[in-house]
Formats: sequence, C-alpha cells, structure tokens
Amino acid sequence: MTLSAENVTAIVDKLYQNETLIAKVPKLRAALGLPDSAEWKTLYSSFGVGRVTAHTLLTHIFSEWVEKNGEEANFMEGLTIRQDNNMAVSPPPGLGKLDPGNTMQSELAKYRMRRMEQTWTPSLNSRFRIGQIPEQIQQQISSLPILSVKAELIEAVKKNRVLIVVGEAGSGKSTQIPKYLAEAGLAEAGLIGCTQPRRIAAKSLAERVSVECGTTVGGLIGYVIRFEKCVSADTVIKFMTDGLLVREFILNPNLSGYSILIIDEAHERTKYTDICFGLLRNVLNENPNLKVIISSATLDKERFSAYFDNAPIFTVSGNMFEVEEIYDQFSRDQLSYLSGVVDKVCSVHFNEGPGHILAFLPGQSDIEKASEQILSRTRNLMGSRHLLKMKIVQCYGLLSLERQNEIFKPAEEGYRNVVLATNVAETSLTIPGIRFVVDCGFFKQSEYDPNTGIEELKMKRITQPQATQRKGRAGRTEKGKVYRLYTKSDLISTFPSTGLPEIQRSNLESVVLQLTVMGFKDVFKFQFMDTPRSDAVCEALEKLQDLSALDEEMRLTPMGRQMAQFPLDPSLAKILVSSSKLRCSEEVLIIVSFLSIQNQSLFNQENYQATKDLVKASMHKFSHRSGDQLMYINIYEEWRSAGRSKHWCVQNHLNAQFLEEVQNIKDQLAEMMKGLHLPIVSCGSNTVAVRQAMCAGFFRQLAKRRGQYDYAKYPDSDRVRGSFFIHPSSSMFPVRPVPSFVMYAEMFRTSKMYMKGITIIDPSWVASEAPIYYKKMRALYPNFG
DNA sequence: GTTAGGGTT
Repeated sequence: MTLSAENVTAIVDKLYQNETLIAKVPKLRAALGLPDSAEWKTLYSSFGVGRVTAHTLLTHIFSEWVEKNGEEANFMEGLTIRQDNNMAVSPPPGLGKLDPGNTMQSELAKYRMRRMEQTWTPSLNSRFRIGQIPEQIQQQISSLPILSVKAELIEAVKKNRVLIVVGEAGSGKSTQIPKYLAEAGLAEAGLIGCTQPRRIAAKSLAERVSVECGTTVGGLIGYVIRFEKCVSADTVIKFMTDGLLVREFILNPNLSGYSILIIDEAHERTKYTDICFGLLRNVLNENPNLKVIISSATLDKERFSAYFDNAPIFTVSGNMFEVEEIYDQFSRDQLSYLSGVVDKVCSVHFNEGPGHILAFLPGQSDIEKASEQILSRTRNLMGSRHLLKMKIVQCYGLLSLERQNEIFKPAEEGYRNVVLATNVAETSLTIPGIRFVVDCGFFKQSEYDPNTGIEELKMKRITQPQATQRKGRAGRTEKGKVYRLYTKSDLISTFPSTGLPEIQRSNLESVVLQLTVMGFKDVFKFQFMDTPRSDAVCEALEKLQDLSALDEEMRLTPMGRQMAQFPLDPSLAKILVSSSKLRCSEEVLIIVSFLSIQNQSLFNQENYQATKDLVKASMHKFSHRSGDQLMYINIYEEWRSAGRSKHWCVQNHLNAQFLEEVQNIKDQLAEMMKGLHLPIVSCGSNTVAVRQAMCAGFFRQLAKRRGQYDYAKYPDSDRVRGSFFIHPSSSMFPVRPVPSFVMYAEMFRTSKMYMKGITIIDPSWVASEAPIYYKKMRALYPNFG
C-alpha cells in the first residue's frame, strides 16, 4: 500500500482540530523528548518548524499502522482508540534516532525539517479562508436564492456520490456551490473542480468567486483554460473548460487530487460535456473519494439522473423577473423573418417605454441588413424630438472583443440601444438592461457530414428550450416582454423539444483519438448519454488510421500517442510532429498556431464595408505565391520585426490580439515539442518542406481546378459531388491565373462549398507524407498522386 | 466570383 500525500494531509488537518490527541501517544512524546503535559502545539513549536514536523511524523506513524494492521481506512479510528495506549513509534526517516542530549544531531534534524517545510503545503481545507469582502458584494451574495437552501445542499452533497442540481438563471449556482462546499470542508480529499463550456465563463467565474472570497484570482480560486493557467499550490477551487477536463483524464485517469467535480451548464450538451459524463461514470467506480455534481437548467434533469444511476435531483429556484410573451398571428418562414424583425424592432421602439431591445437573428448578414433597414426607417420618422433616439449595436461571435465590449457600455442619455445579435447573446453574453426581446425563431447550426467530411451551416428552427432561454434575456434586471415572430401553437406543436447534442453532429477525430489514448479500445462500447453516429465514428477511425495514429488493428501507435499530447486537432498535431523530421518545425509551429485559432479573425472586420479595400491591400502585401499558410509566416515575422507593435497592427488592419494569441500558442507548443524531444529547426526560405509537412495532415483535402473558378475534389470521388470554391477571405482568391491544384485547411458549406486556408502543393508529396492514405487511394485510383 | 451560428483541446 502506498501512502498518498492527500491522506497524510487530511489526517494532519484532523489532528490540528484535536491537538491533544497525538501528544497523548507516549512513545511519540518520548521520541521527541517532550514533557508529559505537552500538547500538539508544543510538539511542533518546540522544534520551531511547524507543520512539516507533524507531516513527517504522521507519515511514519501512518505507515507503521498500515504495516501492522493492513488497513488504511481505520487509521483515525485506531489512533483514537489507542490514544492512551502505547503506540509503537520510532523516529521517522530523515530524523534519525533522536538523542535529546546530542545537540549536533538535533540541530541537524531541525535544519533538515526547516528545509522540508519550505516545500510543505497545508491541506486544502485549512487553506480555505475567506478574506475581506466589499459591502456591496456581500449584499449581492446574501440575496441569491441559493442561500436559502445552502444547508440542505451541503447535506445532499455529503450524502450522495452524484447529485443533479437544477437551477434557473440567476440562482447563483455557478458561483456559490463550489464556495459552499469548500467552506463546509468538502475539499478535504482534493480540489473542487468546476467545468464550463466556455473559456470566458471559466475565467470570469474564477474572478467573481475570488472577489466573493476576498482574494485575488490564482490563489484560493483559480482557472485553467487551453494555453492559459492561473492556479497555484494554494488553489482549492479550480474553474476550467470541459474540454480541458477531458485532457486531464489523459494525464490523471482517476482524477486523483479532486474531491468534487461540478459539471456546469450540462444542459448545453457540448461535445466535451458529453465525454466528461461518460468518463465520470467510469471514474466514480475507480475513485471512491470522488463526488460529482451535474448542474443544469431544468431541461433533461430526469435523463441526467437516470444516466447517473438515478442520482437525486436538487432544485434551486431562480431570480428572474416576469416576461410577458407576445406571439405573432402567423409563423414566418425563412424569407420573411428579417422584415418581421425590422418591423417589430421599429414598432417596439416607437410604442414602448424605455429599455433596450435585443433581437435574435441567425447570422451576420441578417444583422447587417437589419441594421440598415432599421436605420433608414427610423431616420425618416425620427423628426419628432420627444421620441427616444436609437443606437444600433451589432453583436456576433466573429466581432473583435473591443467591439463586443460596446454592448456593455451604458447607453447615452436619451438613447435606446437596439442590440442585433446571433446566438452569442443566448448563452455566452449577458447584455445588461434588456427589457424587450425580439425572437425570429431561427438559428444557424453546423452539421458535419461524415460521408463527405464537409461541415455545413444550416438554418434551423429554434428548440422550445431555446425559445425560453431567449425570452429569459428580457427578465434579468426588471420585468420584460418577448415578441415572438411565430405562433404559440407552432412553438408547442412544431418546434423541436430538444436539439441534436453536439456529439451527434460533429467531427469525432479528436474524440476518438483521446478516448483511445485513455485506454478505451472500443469506442463503440463507451457509454455516451447519446450515442454518436456510427458512421461518424468509423470515419474518424479511418482518418486516424490514414494519419498513422492507429494501426491496421485500430490500436494506438507511438505516433498517435505523440499526437494526442498536443491540444490540437489530430491533423494539425500530425503536421506539427511531421515537421521535425522535415526540418521545418520552426515555420510549421507558426502556421499551426495560426490555424488553431478559430472564432477570431486575423484581419480586422471593423467598419467592414468602408475598410474592405484597405484590408485587401494589406493582405496582398503579406501574401505569398504558395498560399495562405506561407502568408501567415510573413505576417508573423513582420509583426515580430515591428516589435509586436499594436500601432503596426492597426496600420496593417491586423488583429493584435490574434497575433498575441499566436505567440502564446507557439511558445507553449514549442515547450511541448521539447518535452517530446521533437527538434525545432528552421528551413529558412525553403517553402517546399513546409508545404510537404502540410500534406502530412491535410492530404485528404486536395482539389483540382475544373472550370474557370471552380474545383473538384481530388481524387474525384463520388462521395463529394459539386464544385468547391476558394473562399473570398483567402489571399489566393484574387490570384491569377487561378491555381490548378490546391490543398485546403478547412471546408465549409454556406451558399457554396468554400475552401479556406489554401496552400499550393504537389500531389506527389502525398506518397511520402501520408503513405497509408496514398496506398489506399492508389488501389482505387491508379493515377492518384 | 465576393464572405462569416455558437463553442473547445
């Protein structure tokens, strides 16, 4: 039996609460030369070293106890029962045999223990001390609905391994639950981990809870998101993204070091939340000290409970204001929702009292069109001075952070903000001061077609819970109204009651690789709450095989193990690993860092229509005849020579935040490569090596020019029909003559099938960089490559 | 020829 640091730490803590206990063990006293009346405090203070003494001694006593009795669990009990008896104690290792008369020996012992003390960290519970909290914050905390059920909640967590906590918005569950549990001493066996689907949420919750505990983030309360770590040895509550928890399972399959895991926003059913579910179900059997809390909106609570062996459901009320529902006389179709939104926004603006309006639209182009139409209509009618003036604020994911921050600025005196938003405003952003919501009833969702490997953005009807969520956005600060551009009966009878969980509509390559690395040899046996499509799993298995991450028998290869170390898509990881051998890893590191950033644009999007030509000119300046990826290297290097200057970025219409993120990712990927002994070498201006490395991951993504501007998949398989086009955001879009052969990093279907991230390659490189795929293709298409 | 739902490792 091995002695874990957590056990000893927990015992030391218990003993601290009962200081006389250990001093009553006569042999221990004798060994330390303490007088009979000495208490525990004396025991360590006499050595002047504090807790490390206790730790060392306890370790020794504990291992003796275990050796003798063979039972770890009864140690405390044994100690209590035997406290007045003789307990066999001899000096612990490092102390040597203690002779109270030998000064040199005791001085040396003290010296050693002082050194040990420097690395000593007290246990989690003893660390959790709440500091000074500002009055205002204190008031906010004490008005949260969850406070009234604090004691019951703690009791329920103590009694159960798994608890489903259901709470409406504004209940305070995300901030208060981890704090309550730490205060109640439930972090004894380890950290309290809380997952969130979004990075921004993990970070801001850590910040908020820190304030509520009178500390600064990174101390008692920390967070970890990809490429950003803000925790310390003091951390008791750790916020993280659900994707990061999945990675932790690779390094720490039993989640030792955690006492409780809280999976928050579980109803969103993100891909990683679903994987966490399956992994947690398993780990609950392996790690008897772990508790799990599934925290969710009211949706699906019974299914969560059933999935976790009928775990009890604990309900917390919310803190929402009443929202009046106003339905339309008829439901609008995909052609008329836009004019419906414009009409409704204008009529609310002219007829309703003060309060901001939030309108949900499916996409950016809708937002831009609606902006124009609302502006032109109100301009004509705004002659009368008594009318509230209006300011239109656009809000969608691809907008820069600065622009998104405009939403949080208070409106100018006498102005009403009209926020035109996509789904960002449904969950990710909470906009203050909204009294009116206009809901068009549609949204866009991506679906991955495993058969063709194409991701498609589809316009869809919102689900019933989504409609409730959108409505709720009007009742955060006061009573509100929601205008729905559909009928009540349609909402009840034709809108779907739930959506497809993300795991059933996404690419599973990285999921399958990660589960394989964790030792789940047969992904089909993994107990998902909702099983992914089997064709998607098969497709992922084959792709991983082509990447040589799995062998013919679908077993993990050393290459696959290496790839899984990187927090990247398997294709990108393969490219990075391959680049060392091709002696161009310095350059490929830059490219992979650029490609791994999504949802942020490299070039500025501000005042798009006005600056379009300038942006194009800037892009042209950095462009490279061999494609977008080589342009990234140009941009990175020039940015570095400009001293990473923000001003330089502005001048060149580049997003400074994007480039800083590239730098951060590049540095961390470089560290990981060093850890795997993958050399980082530059190929100078030899772009062939770089482009060959790209082939190691993107070999399936080749296209051959067919018409003037359109491409066909290469090889021209019957699985993917239709024409591909170079996306207008690519630096290769305006290039003449149109390249006859390209490789793309990404394929996206909107109005057309668009290729993004274009590199000019030689198809013969596939033979050396993706030999397995090459052989397969040659068997089907003798002229391939 | 002309463009982008929301997320994550």
